[in-house]
Amino acid sequence: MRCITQRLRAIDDSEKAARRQSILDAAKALFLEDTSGLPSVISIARKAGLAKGTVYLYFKTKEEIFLAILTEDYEILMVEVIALLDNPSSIDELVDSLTSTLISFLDTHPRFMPLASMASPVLEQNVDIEIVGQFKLMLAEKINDIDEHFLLAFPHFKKGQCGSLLLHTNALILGLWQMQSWPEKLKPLLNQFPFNTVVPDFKKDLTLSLKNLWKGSLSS
Amino acid sequence: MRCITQRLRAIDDSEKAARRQSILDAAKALFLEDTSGLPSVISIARKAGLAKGTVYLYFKTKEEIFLAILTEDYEILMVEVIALLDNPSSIDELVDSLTSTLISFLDTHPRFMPLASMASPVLEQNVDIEIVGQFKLMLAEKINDIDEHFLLAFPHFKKGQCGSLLLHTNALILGLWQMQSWPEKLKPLLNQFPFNTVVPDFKKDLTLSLKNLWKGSLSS
Amino acid sequence: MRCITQRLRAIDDSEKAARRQSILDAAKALFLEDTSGLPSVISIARKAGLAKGTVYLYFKTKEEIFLAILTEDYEILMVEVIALLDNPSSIDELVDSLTSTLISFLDTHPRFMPLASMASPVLEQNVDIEIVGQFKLMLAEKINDIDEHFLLAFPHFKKGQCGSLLLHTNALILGLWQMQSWPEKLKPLLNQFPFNTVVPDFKKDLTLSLKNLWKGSLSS
Amino acid sequence: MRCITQRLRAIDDSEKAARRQSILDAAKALFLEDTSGLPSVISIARKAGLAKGTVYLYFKTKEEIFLAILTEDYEILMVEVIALLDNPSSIDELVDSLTSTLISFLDTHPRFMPLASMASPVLEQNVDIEIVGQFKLMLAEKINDIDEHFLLAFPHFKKGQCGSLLLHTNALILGLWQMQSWPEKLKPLLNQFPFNTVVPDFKKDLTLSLKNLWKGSLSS
DNA sequence: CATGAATGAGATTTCATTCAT
DNA sequence: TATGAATGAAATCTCATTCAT
Repeated sequence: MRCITQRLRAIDDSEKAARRQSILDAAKALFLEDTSGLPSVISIARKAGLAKGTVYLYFKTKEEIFLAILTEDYEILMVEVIALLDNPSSIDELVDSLTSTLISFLDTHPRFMPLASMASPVLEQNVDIEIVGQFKLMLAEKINDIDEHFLLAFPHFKKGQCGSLLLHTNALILGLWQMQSWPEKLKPLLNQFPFNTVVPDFKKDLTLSLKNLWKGSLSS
Repeated sequence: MRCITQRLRAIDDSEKAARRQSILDAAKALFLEDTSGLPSVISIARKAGLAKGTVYLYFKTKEEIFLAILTEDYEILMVEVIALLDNPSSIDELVDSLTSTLISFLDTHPRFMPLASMASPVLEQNVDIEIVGQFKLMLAEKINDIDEHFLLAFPHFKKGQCGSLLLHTNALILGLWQMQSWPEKLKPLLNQFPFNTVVPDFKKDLTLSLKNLWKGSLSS
Repeated sequence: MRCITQRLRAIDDSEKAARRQSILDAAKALFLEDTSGLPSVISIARKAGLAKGTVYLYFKTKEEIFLAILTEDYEILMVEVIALLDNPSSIDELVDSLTSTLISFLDTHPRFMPLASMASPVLEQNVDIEIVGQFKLMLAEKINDIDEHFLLAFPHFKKGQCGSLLLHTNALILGLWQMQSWPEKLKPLLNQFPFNTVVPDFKKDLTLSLKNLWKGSLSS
Repeated sequence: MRCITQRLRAIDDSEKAARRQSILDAAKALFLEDTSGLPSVISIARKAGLAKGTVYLYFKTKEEIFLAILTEDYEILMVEVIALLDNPSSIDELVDSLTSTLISFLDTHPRFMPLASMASPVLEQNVDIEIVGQFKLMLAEKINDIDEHFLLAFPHFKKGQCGSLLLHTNALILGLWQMQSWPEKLKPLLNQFPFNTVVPDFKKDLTLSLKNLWKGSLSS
């Protein structure tokens, strides 16, 4: 009398991948509702329609889930950056398009910055060393990729120069975002002296800083 | 007839401050032993020779303790930076001394970077909004102070320019540190391709970036 | 420059008694606000304008405070009962006046029943054995007194008969009150079947039961 | 192949009930060791061979555990009372058998009176209002049941008369017990004047009072 | 005597993780 | 594989009581 409706177990790899993905999706949705901390495993499991224990069949720890999400996000972002280099024009235009790509990515992925700023103090602290290694390796390879693409488009630059700029770009984003992230309840204070001078306007500052960073390095 | 030993009760404000400090000291010591996460309240209490309840007389949450430590650290750092401006010379020398001051501060305060990178994703999430406000206000005021001192030493710059540079400096430090912080166990990987190109050498990179940042902005 | 206003320390016995009484008064007031449990010592101290430690100079435990209050209440009640016997009439009238005295006492001392029902399970468990002894002795003596007064007014009864009735009266009050004490939030349930039959109407039941108890015993 | 040993996990409802019961049993045992107060949750957990957290899976508060025990006890008692009515004889015999049933119940359940006297001042104060409601409802229903059984056996009485007597019986037990419960250490005092007259001898008094109560009401 | 800082036991709560079924 | 009961560490809170000043 068992219904055919839904397979209760993921037998083959594609089913497993689908289940893994449903966990990631649930985690994303919940994190988006409140980025002030990681949601609980039980809430993720329920959102995904699974039991708590099942989540642990796919991820060793809760942080591993979110490191996977962060991995996804970085991969998406990197792909978009590589795409910029396929139709190369001038350095100036590249910097502009890089900046606007970045900003629109942050707009469409509001979870990215809160998550990225958790990477080092939270996520990597509770994930198996090999997984952390894979994450770091992924980042390094993508940056390498982009560096190579960049060299194809602008052959007169040094190998590694673009990669280094990407690193600094990432650092700037992380740092600036953390400095300007104010809890909602604290926002009123922002209008008082002396905060207006001293808290960065994230997007404006980012735009300016990236221009300085890239043009300063590449125009010489 | 004054006792040299530690008083058993903190009666007046200075004694209370001293006891508060002893909690901070215990917390610092424990965090230094393992910066991968915050130590437990009970371990802090024991290290300070106090009962668990006593710790909660002085701090509402564990995170409040560490935000206080971070506040201390930022204040120390800012004082050192202000001191640089008392004997002004050239901008170039200032940037050099700023960089070396910063790097030696990080060397003598190994807890600073791990703690600072927890500020936004961890500490501020579990501290009363007013305390977070005080922390942010303190930072803003210090930056303002430095900006004013800077203007006295170099009157031809714009008000706020130095403050903005400090913000970006802080952002760079935070971002670069988070990107280069590798768990001890992962260090072997660092020597493999392609990480050598792609993981920043913190101090070298910081030195270069700060030079670019400050000189690019101030020399024009 | 010290003002004469209020003596800070209770030097002689009358001052001590006054301070003790101010603690009792504060405790009464607070208990009246919420009879669902004993108020905290700190709240009593604040209400009395004293420091927490001072309360412990006058009472060894919190429960001792409330046993003292209960003692006061029983003494007041017993005095009222004795007064009834000063103008003796018939047994019937005595029972009636006893009942109405009792009910008006409960009306004017709304703390009495909640407190009396704590005596055995709460108060006596955390008070020095001697103090508990004094409390029990006081009750026994008062009952004895009343018994003697009763014998003067109605000489044809047996010694101890009235005392025994008082005991049963007290037992009935305690038991009936505990059975009919419903938390405010539960009151709606009272109107549903089958509670209406089964939860006693305190005053009506008490009146009837006392009549039965006393007249049954004394009219034979 | 069924294991005889206790299962490690309570999967189905009967196993959950068994685990719940094991917590109740542990709590009973500990309370019996010292009825002057409720044992700590951790001690109950350890006695039951469970983790503290597990206890909280089954009961929301410590008081809920003991209200459940009291519920059990009342149910047992009520069943025994109903059984008396299955072989009805005369009212006189009923009252005698009721009394002896009651007294032997108190002898075999020494925790009952201390616990029952905590119901209103302690247990009901820290248990969810719905649970308290269930407890009260159970009592009311059992009393109703008994009343109906009584009517079958003795049809010439009024509906509710027996229920009312049960209420008063319960009140008498509660009240008398609380008045005669003397801490062990205070027992020596009992032999001194004037306590001997004035402290009820629980069993004797109860027997007499019940006779009066029931016969007075039912014989008319 | 008076004070209130310090203590420490204990109740809850939360929740990541484990593991018997 | 999937489940969810069980675990147990830790945070927080409350609060009666003690005791140095």
